[in-house]
Amino acid sequence: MQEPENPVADAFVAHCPSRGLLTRIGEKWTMLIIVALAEGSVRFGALHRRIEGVSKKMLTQSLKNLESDGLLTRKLYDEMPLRVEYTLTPKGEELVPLITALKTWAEGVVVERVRSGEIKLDPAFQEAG
Amino acid sequence: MQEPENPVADAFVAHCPSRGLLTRIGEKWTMLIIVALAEGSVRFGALHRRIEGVSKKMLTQSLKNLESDGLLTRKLYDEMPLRVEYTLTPKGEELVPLITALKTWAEGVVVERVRSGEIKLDPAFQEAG
DNA sequence: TCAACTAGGTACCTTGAGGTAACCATGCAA
DNA sequence: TTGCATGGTTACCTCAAGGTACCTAGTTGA
Repeated sequence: MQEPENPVADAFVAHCPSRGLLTRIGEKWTMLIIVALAEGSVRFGALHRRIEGVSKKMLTQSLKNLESDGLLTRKLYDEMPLRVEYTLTPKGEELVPLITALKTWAEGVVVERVRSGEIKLDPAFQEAG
Repeated sequence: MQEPENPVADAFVAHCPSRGLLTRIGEKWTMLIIVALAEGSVRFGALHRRIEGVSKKMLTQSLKNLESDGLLTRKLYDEMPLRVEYTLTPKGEELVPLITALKTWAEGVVVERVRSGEIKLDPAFQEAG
């Protein structure tokens, strides 16, 4: 509890840029985008369909942010109709196992709680189980 | 990209409760609180001092949320002055390695970028490096 | 008597994250 | 020529996350 874990960067310190990265990861759509890109390049439309509930605006904005953080790259193909593909950078790929683990953990907690009767899933979900 | 990773819970689906857990983890102070509690019980005041920049209100609120999610417990000791200790539950402890890894990753990225000259740290930080 | 420590509660306010909906340019097909 | 698909942009609006400031209540010390 007393010493910084890292001599030059420490997220416990208010102005440390690492806090910005953690904040970015915590933004509403970031984790899902990264998991969706885990296995390779994905087109905008495919992302939009995969991540249920995200608006085009927020998807665009989130992708831009991740690009400016150096976690993914955007490639525009000069075709018609337009084709745009998003791909994780090596830095972004480092995140995949970490975020996948979080997502798996969260889903595991839900599964446990459903099994124990603590919570119930949506009717739409029941049929899947 | 096509099949849900889990038969009954999938964060890609809008109404899946696992999304709520991911959202909770992403909230501004959650990750830091969990890392701060990684090594055992911590008092409110110590948390407040450790997590630079958090207000008492937000710390209280975040702790309440994590308690209602079953990730930590609050224990009030009937002493004067008041003593309250927060402790991770087993479920909360499961998160420690995952979130620690994210924090370490974020700090590592910052360290790399400082070394490469891509970014500069605050003067207050320079002396620590 | 006044201040400070303990751990909050609460009222008030601002900011911005995020949502909705419309629009754009292009090409294809009915 | 109306509609759909591509991948966005833009204006507008709302809600809640999060901040500030002040309150409690008991104890201790100057």
